[in-house]
Amino acid sequence: MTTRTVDDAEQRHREILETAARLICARGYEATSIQDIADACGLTKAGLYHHIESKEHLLLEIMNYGMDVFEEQVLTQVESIADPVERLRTCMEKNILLVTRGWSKEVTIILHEHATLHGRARSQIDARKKKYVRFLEKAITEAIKAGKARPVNPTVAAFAFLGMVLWIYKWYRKDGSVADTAIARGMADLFFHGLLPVEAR
Amino acid sequence: MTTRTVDDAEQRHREILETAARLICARGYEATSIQDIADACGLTKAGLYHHIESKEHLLLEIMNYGMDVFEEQVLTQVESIADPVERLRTCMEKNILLVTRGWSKEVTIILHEHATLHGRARSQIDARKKKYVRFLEKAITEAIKAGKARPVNPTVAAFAFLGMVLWIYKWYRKDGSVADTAIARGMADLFFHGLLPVEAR
DNA sequence: CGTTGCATACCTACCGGTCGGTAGGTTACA
DNA sequence: TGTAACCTACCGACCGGTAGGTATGCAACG
Repeated sequence: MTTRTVDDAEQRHREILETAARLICARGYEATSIQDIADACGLTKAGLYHHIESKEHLLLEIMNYGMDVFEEQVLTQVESIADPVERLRTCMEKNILLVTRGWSKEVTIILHEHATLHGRARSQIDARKKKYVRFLEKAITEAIKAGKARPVNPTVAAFAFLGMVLWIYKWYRKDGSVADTAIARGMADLFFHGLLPVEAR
Repeated sequence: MTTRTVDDAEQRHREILETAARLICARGYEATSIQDIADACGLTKAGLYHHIESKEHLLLEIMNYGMDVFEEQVLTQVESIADPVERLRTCMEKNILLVTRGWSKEVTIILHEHATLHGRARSQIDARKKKYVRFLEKAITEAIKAGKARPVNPTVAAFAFLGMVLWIYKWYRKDGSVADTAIARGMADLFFHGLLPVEAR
């Protein structure tokens, strides 16, 4: 059946993306050669080029795949939560675990290689990222309007949220002293309540 | 005079570091060739190698220089502040401006190329970074003990601080909608007071 | 049922160019 | 006369990418 072979081809393609993502995540995009990726896939360089268009387009595919995973695991899981504060809290938790668990090396690549793509490919990924920023800004604005948040600048608050959450990829180690669930709880606590006690206001 | 020529040599060396840092900051370490750097310095490749030991050692020198700048502009400026909360607040402000003003491309390179160095060079830079984390943890612990901060996990709070501050290099643009002074004020406000109003506790 | 036709998935062999790095010479100045 | 600061010319390895060939398997046709 035609569908069967198409599915096979798609799965093979995803396997290649995941293998490439593993290497690129570990060594960086520029430091990973097409030869390295081909070897890891059990292919020759020319064989790999049967499946990909170019090195840069491969990176674009990896990033789009990563954004798919992120949207599926985080955004769509929380956007239906009615209370904006609860929406932000759950979003932060899910996003932190997406980073720390390392299920998707593609996500880490999106975080690290933020200026590697050029031209249309770059714009496309940037647009998908911007959607997330807008989502956060909207939730924060909504919370402020409902009197559930202080009147802060939503853009600054959104990037504070993102900084706390996404910087984690640079320092978190599975065998570190703080468990990722504790990080998720602690970060959310800090984001919502701040460092200072109530009486210090 | 010997001192004079030594000074000249040192200044030339720093010029080369700064030129290299400009390129590496813009294109990334792996994507910047020794040839590119030599051209930008008005030298041939071999001429450049008269001044540097190797490409990786050049990166190490750039990062050490960046850490010098950071310590001079931020750490030593605030470590004498008696009140731990005020120390943290001033530190955050100075660090944010160090990133946004872009005076030192070396600092941005330290932030981005966090896993590019290997071996001893990597350990050396990591140790200097760790000193900053310890400084923040100590200030937070001090604030907690003085009853000036809630009893949060100091490590998590330190990395929340760092995430908010250092992630900025990925998104801030001079011609953006938010001024860097507003970012500094807003981030500090959020870090200390949180998103929620007092009555929501 | 056998043959033909054609696409997919891979291969070998190679392209021009660039990589980081160096040997060994020249120039200018103290 | 020595030395720092450069140069030309070159090294072997590797870069991303491709031209052109081959093995395999399936589908249509006689």
